[in-house]
Amino acid sequence: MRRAGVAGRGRPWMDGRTVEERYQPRSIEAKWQRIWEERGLFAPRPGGEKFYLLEMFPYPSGRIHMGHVRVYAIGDAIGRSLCMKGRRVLHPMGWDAFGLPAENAAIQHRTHPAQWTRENIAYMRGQLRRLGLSYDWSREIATCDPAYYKWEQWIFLRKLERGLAYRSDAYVNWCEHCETVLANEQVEGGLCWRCEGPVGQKRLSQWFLRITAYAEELLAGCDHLPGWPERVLTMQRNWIGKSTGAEIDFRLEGRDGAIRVFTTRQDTLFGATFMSLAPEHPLAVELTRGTACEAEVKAFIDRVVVQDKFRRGAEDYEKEGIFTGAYCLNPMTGGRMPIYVANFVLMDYGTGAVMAVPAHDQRDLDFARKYGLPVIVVVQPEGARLDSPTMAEAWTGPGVMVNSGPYDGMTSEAFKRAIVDDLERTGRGKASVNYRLKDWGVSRQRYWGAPIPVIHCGRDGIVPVPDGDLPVLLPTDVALTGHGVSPLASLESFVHTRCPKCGGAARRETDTFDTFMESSWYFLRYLDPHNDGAPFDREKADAWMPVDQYIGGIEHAVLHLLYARFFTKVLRDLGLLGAGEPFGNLLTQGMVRKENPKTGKIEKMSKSKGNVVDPEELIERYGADTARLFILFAAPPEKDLEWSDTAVEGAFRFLSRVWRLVAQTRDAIAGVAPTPAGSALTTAQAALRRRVHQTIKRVSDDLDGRFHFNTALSSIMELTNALYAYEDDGSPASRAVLREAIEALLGCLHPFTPHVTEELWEALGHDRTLVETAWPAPDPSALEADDITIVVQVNGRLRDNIRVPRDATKEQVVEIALASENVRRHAGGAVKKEIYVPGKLLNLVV
RNA sequence: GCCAGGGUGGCGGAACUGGUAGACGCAGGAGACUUAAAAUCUUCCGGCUUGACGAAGCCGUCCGGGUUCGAGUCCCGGCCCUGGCACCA
Repeated sequence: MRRAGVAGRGRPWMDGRTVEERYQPRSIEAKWQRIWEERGLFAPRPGGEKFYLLEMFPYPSGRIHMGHVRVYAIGDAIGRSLCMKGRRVLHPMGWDAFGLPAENAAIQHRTHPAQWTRENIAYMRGQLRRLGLSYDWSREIATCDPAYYKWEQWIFLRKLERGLAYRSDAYVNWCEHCETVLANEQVEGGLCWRCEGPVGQKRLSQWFLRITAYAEELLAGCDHLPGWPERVLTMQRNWIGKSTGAEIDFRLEGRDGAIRVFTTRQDTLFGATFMSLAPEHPLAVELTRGTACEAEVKAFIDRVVVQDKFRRGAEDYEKEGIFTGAYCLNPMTGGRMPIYVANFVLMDYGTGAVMAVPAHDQRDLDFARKYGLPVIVVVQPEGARLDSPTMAEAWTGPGVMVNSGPYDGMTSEAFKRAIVDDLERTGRGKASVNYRLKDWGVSRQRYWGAPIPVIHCGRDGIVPVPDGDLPVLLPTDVALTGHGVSPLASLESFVHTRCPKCGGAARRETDTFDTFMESSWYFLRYLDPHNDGAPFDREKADAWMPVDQYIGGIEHAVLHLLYARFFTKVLRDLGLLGAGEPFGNLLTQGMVRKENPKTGKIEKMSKSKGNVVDPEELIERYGADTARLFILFAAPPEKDLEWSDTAVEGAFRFLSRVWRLVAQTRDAIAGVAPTPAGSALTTAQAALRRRVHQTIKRVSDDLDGRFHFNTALSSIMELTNALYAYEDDGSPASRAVLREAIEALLGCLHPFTPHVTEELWEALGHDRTLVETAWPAPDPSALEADDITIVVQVNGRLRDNIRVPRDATKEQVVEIALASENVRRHAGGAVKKEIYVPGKLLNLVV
């Protein structure tokens, strides 16, 4: 038992009380978690406007980390405040359960990925419940559940029917020693993470989704997502990378055929002096077949192709190439252009062939100087003369055409259009649009993923698994060794099947889907999670979509968010829903970072880096409310947060302060109505009331779209400080002000620290939970004071603060300002100009 | 390398639209209460200079320039840090 101490002195409502209760979160939190759940408060409540609130679902890696606490505390603060504002909130949770770590853990710990995943889900679900998050658990899904991936397979088959899925060769990382495919993450500095052997590239036939068919719509959609952060839209636009230019054919010399290039600089065509091919370009091999160059070129290609992913793009990567011995012809000049294979030309972009214009492209210029190739200036910049033999820097800007036959003297901008007409007329090229975006390779040579539902038949080729046979179940009896191409390929019982068309013996596809497939439509499955006749019901989808607020890490700015947009558009075109965009508003939360013990650098917290902080200990020791308060108070959500262990204590201290405040005030305000508006108030009462309503307004604004929880919380702390400083005179007016203040404090704080506020709310005599109580409303008449402070500057430097009546005119403000001794001292008598920002600032220029 | 973002006290951060830089909190100092400690309460807390002790002045938001009556905020050029780069999710 403790004495209240000095806290009560001079404050009649605290006098002599013994405070028996100390803030002890453990029992309180369990109690309220139980009550919320028993009353089913987090299923969408009838009435009110719909609000679909969604945070990116977690990968069940084992235990939650601080990044999870952050994103789910953010979502919960938004969700609870919306509930209080009367919205019909849908707030589901599930598990992104397929993925590589389960397989690694299985190999390492001799467990099964399914078991490992199930155990992790069970554990993490418990952790999320202990955080007191407002989820509707009846909608929980796990993507490794056949009831989920059945519909993913179904969606894939619809794409296959529409030509949106196709097969093509692609390279994967290949460790010769382990004889296995490696993810990029499993390659460290070009070496295998297990055996540290060299990693090469292996060509495999794989499945692709034709996301490029939606490139234009995905790009255009970026202009109609006002609720997304501009920086995410910028990254998506750049990722799609639309460029307009021309396709031009360069005839081969001495044989049939041509090399097609895409260029945005068709205006420099007269200056194209050689051709660069990607090593993967089919002509690279074909042109040298049977020639003296064959062996050398093949060796070069083999070397580059095997290395490319890791070497290309590396800082010290030397640009190099090799001559094929063949030539093509410049369509305008007829000049002979030697054809090179160059390591910096990418097969994925454009046509895999680049017309090289050394005078107007730096890379081409470096290459030309290195291999002694001609440089011809065709665009002369204004006010300078480029000299082909000596120039060291390529000119990439606009100018006037030279060395371009009949087009000399034209501006390069005008010529860009003119040459396209010329090329089209003569059939040597045409206007063209190119995207940097590539089709999405979805085949993985992994076990722990959704099987790709196709069958390879010797007679009928690729045959889709009939809808009635879905799902293609992932077998459980597979041996994971970390060796071999696809784990499923070694499982005879899985591989051998019958062709659905001819009934003959056939083989199943043994690759599984990229796990981004699951996360591209899970937000739709939440709307109808138990449907076994369709992925989801259209009516339900139309009732809830789009997601009103999506929250997740900035690291997903491009891939996941773009894939989800793509899926939504495809499903819309399949007639499965009306919405064409999945997420109306997006909040990208910054990362929680910490020093990586291996590198000593401050990096994103991740298990693979070994720099995670386990929130469990924090919750054990201080409770979920403190953990949530701490992480929300530490920084605004979109900013990165560098972890420090020190400040948690302060968050707990604040909640204890609130606890004591209510415990000590409770009797004084018991049975009092919180309605001081009509009464005549003293200055101190009016000041507290003003503070209360300013706080409500501030917190409401910060929660509504701005999401600056840290400043919302700081204003709640200021209100708490004001309440501690307030001296109650025991009058009915004072008690009403006090009651109103305490209730507003608890209401404003509830979205952030729900358990402690519920407990205190109940202690004030309320039967209804705070979640079901209306959000406090600011009273505009209580917000303004009679006097305001004006900042007085002289020549932009602060010289004084003055108090003036709220409705003072500029002349009055200047008069009062000049009465200030300090202002007079600096201004002298010679004020040249008065700049007055009404209600804020006066700057006297002398 | 390419794309995107960030840099403010000892620390996390605040300053929302170009208008008082450092709210709120952490850490720290001093004091009250206590036999003592913890807890709690009061108070100080960017640097420098002056001070008749009320205060006043100068410098200060990564660095260098610029625009403006006024710049943490806008513009130009650097440096450093972080995320993503298509098989971690």
